[in-house]
Amino acid sequence: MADELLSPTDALAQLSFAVLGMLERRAAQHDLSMAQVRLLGVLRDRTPTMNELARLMALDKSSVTGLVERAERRGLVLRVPSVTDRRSVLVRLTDVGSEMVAQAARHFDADMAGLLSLLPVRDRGVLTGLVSRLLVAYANQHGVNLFATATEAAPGIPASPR
Amino acid sequence: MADELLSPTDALAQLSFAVLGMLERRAAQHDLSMAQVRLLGVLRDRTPTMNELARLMALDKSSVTGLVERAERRGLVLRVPSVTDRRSVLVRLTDVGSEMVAQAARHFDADMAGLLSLLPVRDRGVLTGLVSRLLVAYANQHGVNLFATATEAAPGIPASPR
DNA sequence: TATTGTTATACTCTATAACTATA
DNA sequence: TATAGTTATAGAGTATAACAATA
Repeated sequence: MADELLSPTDALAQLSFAVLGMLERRAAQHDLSMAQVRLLGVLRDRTPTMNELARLMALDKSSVTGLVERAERRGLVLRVPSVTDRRSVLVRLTDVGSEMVAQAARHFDADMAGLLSLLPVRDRGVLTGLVSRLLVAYANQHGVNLFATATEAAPGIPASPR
Repeated sequence: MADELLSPTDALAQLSFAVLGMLERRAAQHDLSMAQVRLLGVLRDRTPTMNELARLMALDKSSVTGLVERAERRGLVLRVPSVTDRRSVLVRLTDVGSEMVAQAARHFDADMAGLLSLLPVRDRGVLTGLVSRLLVAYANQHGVNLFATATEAAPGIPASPR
């Protein structure tokens, strides 16, 4: 019974690298960067202005201009002029973009199920339950609301300063 | 008892974003990018050649040239000509780089402890124990050995294709 | 005047391809 | 010939600062 266990820090860090590595590989299969995945994820259930998008993704608005521009060039999103404020532009998924993010989400979901299947059945719910409670407590502490979907997350990630 | 729980996928994904977000913020405090943190982490207990470094970080050797060049310019690493093969160059941490990665690791360790402290004491060990076992199983399945230290990890991350 | 979005510019990070020096 | 490393080049992603259009 070689009970070699990792330190709490290593356990959490390495799990996180493994999980996001899987997400990144799924994204790469669709020729998407993590930044593009985040963009599409945020747009899954919103049609924000460029400004709101920048806030949601915790990026500068000039960064979002480029991100949306590249996604638009690929036919994944559309810019729609706002009718209520002629300065504003709404961004929304195209059907193609919508299908791509849905498909990537299904694949990633299978990845996570496969990962959890490495644990005995009785432990899987325990793990995800504890993680859920941890995240709820974290969200409460930070006045942040949890995101409905996985690929949408990442507002937690400050998008690499310098 | 509002037992709102996340789906397994969301729980794992959001935990991962939160954890790596914390690591990224700590790195930013030292004016380090995640790529630089990975570099310093790998060099914590090695003095590889440029070629070995590229393999360890799963990057092209030309990418490593730039990464090391910027780190060297900041005094964090040193290039040392190999004495056994005049084509090769060894890369090692300077004292400054060594101290920086140690300090960042201590801070990140505190972050993880703080995160876990949101759970009842009795649950903390359960969570990290389950994660450890999950990672051990994952590593066995992939013929990968686990990394000794958190900041070293990331070979799992394919370093953004495209 | 203030806000929205874009543009100009600069830097990091990554890759591919071509090159030099050494083996 | 083969390998180690660098350079040239290109593109994504990020930021700051300055700008035009609109509010």
